[in-house]
Amino acid sequence: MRYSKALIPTLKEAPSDAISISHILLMRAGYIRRIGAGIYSFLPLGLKALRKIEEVVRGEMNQAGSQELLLPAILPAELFKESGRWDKFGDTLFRLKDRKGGDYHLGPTHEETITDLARREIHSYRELPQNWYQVQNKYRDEPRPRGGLLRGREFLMKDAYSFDASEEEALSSYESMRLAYRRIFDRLGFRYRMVGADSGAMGGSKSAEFQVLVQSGEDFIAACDSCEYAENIEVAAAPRPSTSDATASDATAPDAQTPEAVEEIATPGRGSIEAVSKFLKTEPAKFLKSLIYTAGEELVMVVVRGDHEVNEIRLARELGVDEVHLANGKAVKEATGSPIGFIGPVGYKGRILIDHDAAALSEGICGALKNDYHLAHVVPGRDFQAEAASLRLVTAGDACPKCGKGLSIYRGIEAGHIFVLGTHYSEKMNAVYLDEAGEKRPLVMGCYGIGISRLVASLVEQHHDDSGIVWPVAAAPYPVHITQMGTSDAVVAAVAKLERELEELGIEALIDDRDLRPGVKFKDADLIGLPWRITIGERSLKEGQVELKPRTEPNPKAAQAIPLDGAARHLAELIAAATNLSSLAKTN
RNA sequence: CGGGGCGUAGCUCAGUUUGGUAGAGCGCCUGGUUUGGGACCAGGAAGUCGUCAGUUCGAAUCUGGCCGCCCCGACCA
Repeated sequence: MRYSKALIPTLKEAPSDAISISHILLMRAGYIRRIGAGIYSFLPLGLKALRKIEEVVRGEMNQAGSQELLLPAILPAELFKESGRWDKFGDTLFRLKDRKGGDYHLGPTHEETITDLARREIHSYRELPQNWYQVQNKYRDEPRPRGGLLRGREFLMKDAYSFDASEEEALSSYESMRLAYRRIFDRLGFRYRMVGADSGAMGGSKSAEFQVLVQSGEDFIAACDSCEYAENIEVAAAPRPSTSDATASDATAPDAQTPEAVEEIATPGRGSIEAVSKFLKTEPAKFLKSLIYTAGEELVMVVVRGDHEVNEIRLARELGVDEVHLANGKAVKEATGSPIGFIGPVGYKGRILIDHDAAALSEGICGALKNDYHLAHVVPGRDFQAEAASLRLVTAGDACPKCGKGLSIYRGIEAGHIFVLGTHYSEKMNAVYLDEAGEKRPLVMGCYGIGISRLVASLVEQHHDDSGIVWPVAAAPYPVHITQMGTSDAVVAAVAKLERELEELGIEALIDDRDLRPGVKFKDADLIGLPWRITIGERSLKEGQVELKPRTEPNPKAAQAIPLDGAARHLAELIAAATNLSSLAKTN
């Protein structure tokens, strides 16, 4: 591709509405343009990158035995009404009416559509298993689109669905998808973790998220650096405190073994753990932090250690409800007779849950249920009764549940998610097959998604430097960027020669033949981020040489002189080596 | 949906407080000088000031409605 003919509108300055690094760089390098909130056009380079990623995904899906099909993006309401999601999806669903007033919507995901296909076309156990996928735009009216391609209202997704005769076979389908996903993320050059996730809402029995690790990620992941354990912090269970932990946290307290009687302390105007701990010159870990949550109709008090945070997902599960919310000040006052900041479990009449770590404290400080007062020497079990459970968020340094080493907390972008769905949809939609005995059984389903357009942005989040994008080979729009220096006959001829030779090897190159100053062209090359740059100019061409610089080389001046003759073959070898490396990495 | 902010040239922004008829840098066009890391000189084109209504002799500027966008939160297969 000749740059002089290409649509690559690079920008010196980023549009002010772009905040995330991938959004800024994809805009500046001329890959995408915004059309509306969460809606983007892909310009030629952006589409190239998208297609590269798509092809990696497609290749691995095919390899894993999944068959590609294409479902519609616009869907009649009936199927979602059948599954109950017409209502459940709420405002997130883009709804429309046809000229006759019939209800339609844009597909946010395609479980219903595929289940409908399956119930029509699969009749016998002899036809199982099946695994179908598509690459299709999805539409969700997100409450808050953000980060450019990271969370759009229109986005490209690869979604696959498996159909099996039994739960065991479904697990084997799931396993083959898990391996395919690992290969996909490895080949694309991601730093990622496969993490256990909250699959409860989908009615699934097993699920894993593929989280791309970046600082800007929206999700928090508890992961072990010594073993493969990783879980979304939403579901990660904090380790049960051992006795040694309890004494360790009390190490600074003299005579902690013989707790005194409860003592009331005036703490005027100090309604936060921070304020009270400063006031009493003690640490937050010695507090029994009490919070009132609403869980459906019920109000419950939750007690965690002062330095811990409540894991609301685990709390909701413990209580058997979909979600919990912190009660507002009015409700707290009504329930406890005390303002927020001074509530505590001692003397509280309602239901109390306590986190294991808080319960393990030999004594603690908590609100007195009375404005401007706290209680000291409160002993869980002696001064109040509560149901103990694991209710706190895991923190860095907590013990890994698998190997016992310290956990780290990472931020991640959920780029892929695989589920065993079970019979949730097949039962609702009567998608059944006949087994060997002639009995009707619901299909056991799995679903497997990868956000393709999100992968583009995620890669940029992970692979960039101060000058621009640094594409891994597998996703780069072109592997080679040729910078033509000047327009002398010799240079023009050398560029044409290399172009021809690369073409013969099936290697596409972006050739910057624009009549611009070198600095401009180098800046654009860095911004665009193709893996290898070849500079062809009079200077080295006199010796029959061109200059080669990998984009990963941080020093802008560090280029390696290689002979023009054989340069194409040399590049071919570099590309092949890099491609093999990434595809061979960790394919367990 | 709650809180905050923004909307002026293709992009980044000034001008709004105190109303007087629109500016800069970058980009773009023309000519010239330049040419190995975002050159320089000269000239030029380009804006319904988001939109509608109101106040006023006069509105980018004041008032109200609407629309759009961004950020934080809530929410999120």
